[in-house]
Amino acid sequence: MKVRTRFAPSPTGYMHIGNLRTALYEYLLAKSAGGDFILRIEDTDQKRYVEGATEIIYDTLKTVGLHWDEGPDIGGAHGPYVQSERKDLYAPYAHKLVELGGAHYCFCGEREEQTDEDGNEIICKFEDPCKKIPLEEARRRIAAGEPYVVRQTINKTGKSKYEDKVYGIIEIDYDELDEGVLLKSDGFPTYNFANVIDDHLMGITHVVRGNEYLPSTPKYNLMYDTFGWQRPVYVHLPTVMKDAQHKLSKRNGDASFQDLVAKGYLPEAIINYIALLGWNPGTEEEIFSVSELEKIFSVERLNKSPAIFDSVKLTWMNGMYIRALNAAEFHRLAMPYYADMPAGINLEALSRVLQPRIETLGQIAEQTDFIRALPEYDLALFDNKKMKTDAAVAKAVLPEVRRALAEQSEWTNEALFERLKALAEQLGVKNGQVLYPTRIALSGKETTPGGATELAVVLGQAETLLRLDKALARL
RNA sequence: GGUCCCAUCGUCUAAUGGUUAGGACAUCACCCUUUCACGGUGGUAAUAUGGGUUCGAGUCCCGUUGGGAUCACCA
Repeated sequence: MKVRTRFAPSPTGYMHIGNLRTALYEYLLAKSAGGDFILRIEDTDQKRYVEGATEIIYDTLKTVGLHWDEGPDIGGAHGPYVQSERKDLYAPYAHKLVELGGAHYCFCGEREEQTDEDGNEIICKFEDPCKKIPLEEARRRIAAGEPYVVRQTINKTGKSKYEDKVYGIIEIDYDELDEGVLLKSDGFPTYNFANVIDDHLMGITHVVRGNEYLPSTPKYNLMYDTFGWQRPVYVHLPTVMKDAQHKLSKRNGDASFQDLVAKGYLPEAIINYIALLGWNPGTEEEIFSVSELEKIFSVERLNKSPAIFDSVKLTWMNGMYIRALNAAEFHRLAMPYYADMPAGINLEALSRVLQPRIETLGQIAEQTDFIRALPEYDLALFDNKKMKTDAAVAKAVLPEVRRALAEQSEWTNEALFERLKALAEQLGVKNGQVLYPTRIALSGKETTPGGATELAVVLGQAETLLRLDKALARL
């Protein structure tokens, strides 16, 4: 049988990392078996719907390369793929389930809590008095327009048992299971009902989801069994944590996929990193594209303990991806960050020095601040023991540097480096005693992306001479 | 609280019941060097805890501790 998985997010805002990882594993599970990956939007809770959230889901999946075979926008043989458009389809199944004895009508109302003759509190989900209402009477009340919900009926004796691909055999007493609402009074199904109906109707073979569903899965199995449907294969995933105590969540403003991209992380690096959060290939390699992952992914290597999202390692990995980019591609990605760069700056040269030095595109700003405006710097910056330089050396050497560079016609790193090396030899000083003061004069910073001659190339001849003059005026 | 789940370096993780417990990030040292990076070499660092089972336990069993999840007309 062809493997079919689905990603079924609810459109409630930004796409967070845990969600994306779930989508990735669902995609990889399907693709590694030559199966289909389906996208379904679960919007049965109209109160939580966020405008534009569906588009974010589409965009995110597309930019990381998780292409769905069926979905709201492209259709498919099992549509529609948005639950609100499937609304009318659920009620008949709910009524059918009542007939089969797997559910009952409940008229308790929103409050859910009532008191019996002895004054004891009755909570429907534990022991629903409505279960005792004869079916005929219930149907009469519904026909008369009385509001109702369909509530799952659970025989509270015995143990439920199922196998999860990650966690193994899970056993839970039926007594622990609540008789939850399946069909709400507004006619919409709850997640608990809709996911079962939709997964079955859409032919989903493997249900992949967060492990928070581990305890409620027996309730879904009860429904599959009552309907006489085959249960899917379950793959529950461990949680992605922010730290040892807290789950990564969008509520407390933890990084979403969009946030990371905005900070200058590459989608390829993000997806690579999260693929390894809870799964490993069994080898020591760790740089993988999505298409490589499709070939080597296996559920057996999924981990069951929670993993902490480590942005430090993500940053390292992003640096690996940045360095692996070809120069033209890096330059194209860096361009937006050069928007406020002054005229005359050699941007290609700037990209060349930046590429091996940054780990996120967002670091471009701090790396290039001295280009926009030469900082006010202390003359003590010219001091460097290892290079044997100080302000006095700078004062002696810089006029010669200025003269040499003013005459220079070929403005490339190689030519400038050779020229200044020759100058050092001619002056009888170490290379560093020429290069170090020059770099300080050009940047006003202790550390810079690239050396003196590389900065000169980036700044251009005119600006280079101007900055040397400024330094000389102060020395 | 009931129930379910989890537990190897700081972090992500590897290890047919038999390895000096391996790798990566981070960190430290050194090398390279035109500052800083990149790159290279090396170091520090882990089986939560107590009992079993076994010739032998990170691995199997039980307890303890710690952590997480769940108990909505949310998903």
